[in-house]
Amino acid sequence: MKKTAQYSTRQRRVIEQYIASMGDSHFTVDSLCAALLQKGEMVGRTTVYRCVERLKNEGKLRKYMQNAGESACYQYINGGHCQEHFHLKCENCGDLIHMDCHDMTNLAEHIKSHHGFAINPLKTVLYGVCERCRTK
Amino acid sequence: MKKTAQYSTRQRRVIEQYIASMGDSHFTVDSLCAALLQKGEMVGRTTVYRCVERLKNEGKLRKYMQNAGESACYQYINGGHCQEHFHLKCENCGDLIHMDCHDMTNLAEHIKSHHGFAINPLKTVLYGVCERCRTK
DNA sequence: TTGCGTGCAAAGGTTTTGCATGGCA
DNA sequence: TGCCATGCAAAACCTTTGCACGCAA
Repeated sequence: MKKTAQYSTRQRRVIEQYIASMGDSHFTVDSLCAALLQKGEMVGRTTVYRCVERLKNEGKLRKYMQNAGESACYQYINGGHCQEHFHLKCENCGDLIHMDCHDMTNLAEHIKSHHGFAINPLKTVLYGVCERCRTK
Repeated sequence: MKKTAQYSTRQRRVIEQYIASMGDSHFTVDSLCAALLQKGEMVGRTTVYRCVERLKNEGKLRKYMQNAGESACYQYINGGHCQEHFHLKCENCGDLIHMDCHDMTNLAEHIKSHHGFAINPLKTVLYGVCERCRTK
């Protein structure tokens, strides 16, 4: 949790506004750049990288990696809502599923008390195959 | 599950033998190259990449990513033993913990039957902080 | 005016690919 | 002999860094 931004620039406002408007769907630096461009907002790629990095450090964005060579995925942390639940990502269609499950929360507690390991839900992504892809 | 190797070359034998000897500890392409070099075995980096990629496709290696910019981690799947349990990775010390936990297996069942999502334990890594780092 | 923010260009790192050569069957 | 495997060099990516200029406060 580093210090927050000091200056409010056009680039920051545009990026933060767009990210917040996306709800909890995930995005990459690439898709973010493309979306901004489509809106006619010119923001340098470097700035986008620096901005999401800072937002991550401020606890406003989750960041996770799926595969080598691919770009990192980011997701807006909507007022702490997504801090409580876990995320499932389909290896087939790439869909990100938000799972509010009491059993999962209980398990995290169990792992902490019995295995001594404190799971970080912000960093953790459970991979597998979603229902739609399984029954297809 | 693609077709298996057709030719048995020195490079493949050396790599597969070394990987199998490592048990279930994790390694990167870099550390593998260094280890082979130390043994006096010359194996090109490209060959190592191609070899672990094929072993992964054959289901003999797990592959996972932690952070952008870092290299991918691999782990030998020891006769199916590691297919049954889950892996915890400490974000602080990098330690990979093998967790055989019935509750976790039950949870995976629950998620499959109630949420329709089939978790892939080979791909999934739970991130967090291990006991040693927490109490330090 | 001060100093953080921006963005271009270049560097840094991992992984993949083209291609000629080598080696197993 | 046929064809896969190897490895060098180069390319392809994603991401970070250096540096001069821009701009908020």
